[in-house]
Amino acid sequence: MSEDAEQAAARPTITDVARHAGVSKGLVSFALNGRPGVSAETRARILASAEALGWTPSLRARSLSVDRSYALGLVIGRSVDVIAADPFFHAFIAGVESEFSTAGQVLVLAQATPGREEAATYRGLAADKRVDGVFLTDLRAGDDRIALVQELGLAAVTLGRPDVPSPFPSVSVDDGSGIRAAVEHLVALGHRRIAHVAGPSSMLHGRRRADAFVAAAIANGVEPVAVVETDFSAIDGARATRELIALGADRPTAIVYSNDLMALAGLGVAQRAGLRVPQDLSITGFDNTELGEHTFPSITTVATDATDWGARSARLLLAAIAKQPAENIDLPEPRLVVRESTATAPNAHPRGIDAAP
Amino acid sequence: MSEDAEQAAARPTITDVARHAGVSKGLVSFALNGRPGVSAETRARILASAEALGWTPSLRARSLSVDRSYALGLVIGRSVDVIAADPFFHAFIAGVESEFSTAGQVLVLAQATPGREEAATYRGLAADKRVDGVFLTDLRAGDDRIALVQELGLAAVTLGRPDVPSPFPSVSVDDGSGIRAAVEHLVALGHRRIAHVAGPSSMLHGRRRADAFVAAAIANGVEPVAVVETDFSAIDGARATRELIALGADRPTAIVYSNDLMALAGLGVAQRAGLRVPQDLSITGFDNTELGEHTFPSITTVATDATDWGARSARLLLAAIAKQPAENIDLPEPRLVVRESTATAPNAHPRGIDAAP
DNA sequence: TGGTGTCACTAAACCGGTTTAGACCCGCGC
DNA sequence: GCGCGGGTCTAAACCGGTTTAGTGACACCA
Repeated sequence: MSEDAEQAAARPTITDVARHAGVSKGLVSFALNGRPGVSAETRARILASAEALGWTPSLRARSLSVDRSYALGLVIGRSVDVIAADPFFHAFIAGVESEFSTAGQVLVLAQATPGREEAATYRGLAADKRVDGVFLTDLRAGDDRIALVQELGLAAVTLGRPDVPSPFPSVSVDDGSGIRAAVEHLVALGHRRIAHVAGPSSMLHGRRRADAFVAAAIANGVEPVAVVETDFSAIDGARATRELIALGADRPTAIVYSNDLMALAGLGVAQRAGLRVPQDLSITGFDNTELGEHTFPSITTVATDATDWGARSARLLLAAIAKQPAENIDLPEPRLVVRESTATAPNAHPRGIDAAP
Repeated sequence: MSEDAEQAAARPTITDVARHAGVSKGLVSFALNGRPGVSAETRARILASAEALGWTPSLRARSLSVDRSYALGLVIGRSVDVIAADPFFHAFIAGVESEFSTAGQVLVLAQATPGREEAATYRGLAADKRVDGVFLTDLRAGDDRIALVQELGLAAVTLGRPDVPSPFPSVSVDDGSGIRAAVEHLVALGHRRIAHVAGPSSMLHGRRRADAFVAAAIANGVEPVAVVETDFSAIDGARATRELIALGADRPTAIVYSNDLMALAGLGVAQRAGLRVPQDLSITGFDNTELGEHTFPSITTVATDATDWGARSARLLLAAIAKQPAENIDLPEPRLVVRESTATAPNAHPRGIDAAP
């Protein structure tokens, strides 16, 4: 049974096409790649032969001779838990793939695991020439991956502009403007005591959002009560929220979170502490997670178009690999999605946690 | 600048090693692959030469001659939105990768996108021989991917046992027992009117959980109030919950959800309707999402070890590719994680939505 | 008439491995 | 002393493309 005697005539090679068309192997290659030096009628005959035989190129053979992989890599360095609830990657990957379907490319996903550190993962991809280029996401302060990838001879695109010299083009979104919009929204609602639950300062977008928060607060004449750093996880978002609530009379009336996951965890903490959201405490998130639309209250958040980000990045990376001039790209500003978790600030300074009006 | 004059002596090939060791190319291949027919001292000399020259095999050349990709594929067919908040894939992939780090394999991730349907995606991977095998996740009723993948000549592993004849080994977890545990937990708490918010019946695990729910309810002598089918998304989970609450006096006192995402959305709906969870309504989820631990109330859920699932699947698939006998694997039963969203059933039959005790 | 250049095309090398066919040498048994 | 078998090794074919060097025909020009 398993020996179907699949006489399915092994797939035709370029040699078969050459024989069928009555020309040499090399000429077939020229014709199929649309290169000059082939007469019109011969070219037509060769294409017809290829068509008739149902020829498709062998990626492996081509790969070996032209020294390209036709694959792009994405290395995920973050821990599984943190990434798990992050909708960004899915949407980003969807965008990347939308470009691949027409380009014959493929995405190689590599995750740094215990026993195989991040740098080793990049080295492995490069040593085996598994990919032609990589996406550098979640840029860190003084990110050493940039030098590493350059040393390894890989092409790359960075998501956001790095803070170190980089030979790679970037695709950036001004997430700072999203944070600014959130702060302005809160200020317009009368909030004067606003805090920020930030991502790790070692990550550029975490830091950038925190900086934008402070700048926006000052620009709007309100006091940034506190900026609490986290690792972007739900548990750390919960911890940060507890710290802010524990400030008692000094606690903020609004908290701007650096992502939705922490905002949702913070919502839980606030409710558990007896605070009503948004009457006692307003909160905003970042990412526009699907779930944030269905909680009670639903979450005011900042939405970026990660799918578009992925598509643009893929196009740019492919262009860079093809040695075409590649210019940095700035994506449209993210937009604030106002929902139920933000409301007019409580009249007086809040007192204790259970302070009734 | 970009012309670093990288005289980095092009990486050594097997021919260089042969010359250095003073033997033929073929013998080097034999020695490096540990095959018989090479004398001990010659083998040692060849290995020493390879070591001295820093030789590493060219994956592409090897790929071409042995007709293998050294890559495994995962095709994601679900829509981006649904998958976005599903932690399963991340953990699963992490498990897969943990096996790869030692096996020199790589994971190719392909997403069906508009303009490139699922079947076309598999065909593309097979036509280009991008992968040696694929993981078949999210099995559907009468899943045609099994015949397709077989026809394409790819190896495969299915996650769970398909309901159609399959030549592929499977790795399964008895999620039914997880649902059963949830039902028994609720019954023990005095619940007699329990409903289920199910996944799509077209997906085997959605259907399996629903069947297990009904069976467990009957086995425990309680009435399965309703089984509402959804597409696993938060918005559909919210819709299903609204329907159940709208039953009024007949509404369930507990809802078993087929995943955490819907349970969390359902929690939002219940709270919005003025129901207290768990006093008025108990809910359980499935997946043990990180966030479910930090909401208020935290979610009682069923935890499976997706990382282990990924690792086992990868090992099994690699074994199948190596033509080793591959037997179906059954993973340990998932466990119920009891948190705050489940409690003793309300005394009387609940009346209206705002019915006070 | 012969030299030069262009065009269309062939033959063969090449990418870097694996694998097969066969050569050579050795010891053994008869 | 010869045939045979087994172990070690070489040469070359092979995987399926790309790319280079070179050939022959022909037109053009001096």
